[in-house]
Amino acid sequence: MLSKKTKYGLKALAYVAKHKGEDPVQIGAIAKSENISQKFLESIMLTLRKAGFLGSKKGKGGGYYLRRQPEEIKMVEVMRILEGPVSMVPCVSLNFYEKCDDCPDETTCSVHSLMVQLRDSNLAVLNKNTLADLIAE
Amino acid sequence: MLSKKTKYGLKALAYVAKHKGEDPVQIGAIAKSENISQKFLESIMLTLRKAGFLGSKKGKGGGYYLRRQPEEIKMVEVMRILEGPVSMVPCVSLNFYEKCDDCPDETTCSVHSLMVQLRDSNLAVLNKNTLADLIAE
DNA sequence: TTATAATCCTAGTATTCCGATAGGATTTAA
DNA sequence: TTAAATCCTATCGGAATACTAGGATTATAA
Repeated sequence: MLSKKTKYGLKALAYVAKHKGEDPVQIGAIAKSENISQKFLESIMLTLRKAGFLGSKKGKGGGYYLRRQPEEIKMVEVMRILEGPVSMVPCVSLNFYEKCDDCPDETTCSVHSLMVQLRDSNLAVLNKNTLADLIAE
Repeated sequence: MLSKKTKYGLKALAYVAKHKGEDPVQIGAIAKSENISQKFLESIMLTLRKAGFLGSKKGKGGGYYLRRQPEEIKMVEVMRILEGPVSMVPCVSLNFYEKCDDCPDETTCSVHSLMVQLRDSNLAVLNKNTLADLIAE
């Protein structure tokens, strides 16, 4: 399941992207428009800013704006920041590799190949889609 | 992340499939071979039996055996039983559909299309792979 | 300069889910 | 009748998730 954090984060990014070129958008406006708890959204926006997707302006009239072009923000980047690894098991993760604690040997693990296939098919989708695709429809 | 339940269940199915044609295999043997807590595995085997993948024989000399050919057990079936929906959000699930509580309208949801693509790419992999593929390598 | 409006930041909390365990009841082979 | 196996329900601790609280900081504008 997709976490609420990720879902809200994607919706918020889409909202900001839709208002590109205008004044910065406030958390309150996003929260209201997308039915998200404002306080929860605050922490998500902070994560997205620290990851470099968003910039912010403090004080009255402040808010958030995109720091990169929507076409250049791949979904795989956003998912890795918000949701974590693309892989379903750590031992096939490209960016978050870890040994599985129950597996003595990856080469003899019966689920390994299936997990690689799932990872790659998801990567294909997440590499192809950008923030621009999210707001296209 | 893949739950331990699913991972263990897949490994156990693979183990049983490898011993097809022999005497039924015991939970204890699987648990030992695959580094799984025996009591935890018990409940997983029960689930797999109730779902129709496995049959069991009680009492001394008992154990579990496959009720269907490995080539006919699609991974998508097993995943749906053990892990739940293939989709990452309920509103794009084919077998577990539910409305998302934060979405007034699916057609205007910015993440909807991405979720459909992820679902379909995963379905393709899970439909193609069977239990036979798990033990092939 | 002062009120207001916004982000920033840390900490805490309630709830849910996961992984595992406990303790037997039941069934069957030898 | 004994041992070995599955069957079944209940429970529990810990981790993660989804939020909440409460202010600190910063910038605008009257």
